[in-house]
Amino acid sequence: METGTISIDECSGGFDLYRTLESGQTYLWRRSDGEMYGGTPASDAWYTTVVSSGGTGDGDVIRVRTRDGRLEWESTTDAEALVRRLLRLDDDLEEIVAAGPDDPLLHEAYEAHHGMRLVQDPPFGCLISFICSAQMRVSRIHTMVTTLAREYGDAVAFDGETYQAFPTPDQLATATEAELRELGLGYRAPYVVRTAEMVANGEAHPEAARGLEYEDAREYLTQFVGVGDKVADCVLLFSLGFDEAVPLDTWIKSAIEEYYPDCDRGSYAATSRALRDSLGGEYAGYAQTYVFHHLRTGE
DNA sequence: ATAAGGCCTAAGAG
DNA sequence: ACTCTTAGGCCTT
Repeated sequence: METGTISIDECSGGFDLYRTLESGQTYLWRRSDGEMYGGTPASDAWYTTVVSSGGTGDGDVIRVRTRDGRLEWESTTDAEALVRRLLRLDDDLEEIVAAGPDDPLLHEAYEAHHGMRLVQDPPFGCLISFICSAQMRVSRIHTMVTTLAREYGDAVAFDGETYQAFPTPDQLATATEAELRELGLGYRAPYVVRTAEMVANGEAHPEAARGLEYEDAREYLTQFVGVGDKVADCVLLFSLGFDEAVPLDTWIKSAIEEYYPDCDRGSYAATSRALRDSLGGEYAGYAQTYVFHHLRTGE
């Protein structure tokens, strides 16, 4: 086992592990002391994920927790750089907040959820997670993703326990619609199967959107089955580094009605563009995530 | 390009 | 206990 610690003091703008991983951005981590989204974790609880080793062999297990102002990690590999990337610890959050617009709702959200960062999920797992997210509560999305990992992913041993990796495209493409309906995915079942097949057979890959202009990248992702504008924006924001992406979900739409009525331009693209400008452009997605979480939790 | 209707189902509200 | 509604939309027509 390899271990290490990262000083949270050195993370500009702070870092809150709980807020980052339980804010509905990622569904690829599990908490050691029970179900997520049901209250704050125990102070010594670990969050664990399994990432592809990038080649042959099993994936790497990574677990993290915060203790005494430091982020502790334990892993099957030297994971510091990976942890920094997945949790975006090198983002200058203070600068991002300062660069945002002088907006009362945004100030309130930044204040209430200090230290929440964007995540950077692996693209395929993120894509499937948000296909599952349609009309679904965060706790159920997490259950569905956990079930997919259990049924189709590799088991990886670490420190006397077994963890389930999220399935590869090839693995998930072996699933049938009937199986996934049986597992509770409902009408999303065929979407997941067909998208996994598209990635597995090389027809398209979410990673390929990375090099495109923002709106072209969103258009590219919508070719996957079960992916509309909103899900595409989530993948761009939470996985592919498009910090300007602003997913228009039900919470943000209600925020537009109440706080940004001028941004309602009819179509998704035009409204998204207007809200992106109102939220500061380059890091609009960061602002969106704070506003979304602020409204959803009512905190 | 935009507008309705249908869709799975667990879990909370009434 | 039982019904009704809702949940970070998408696909087809």
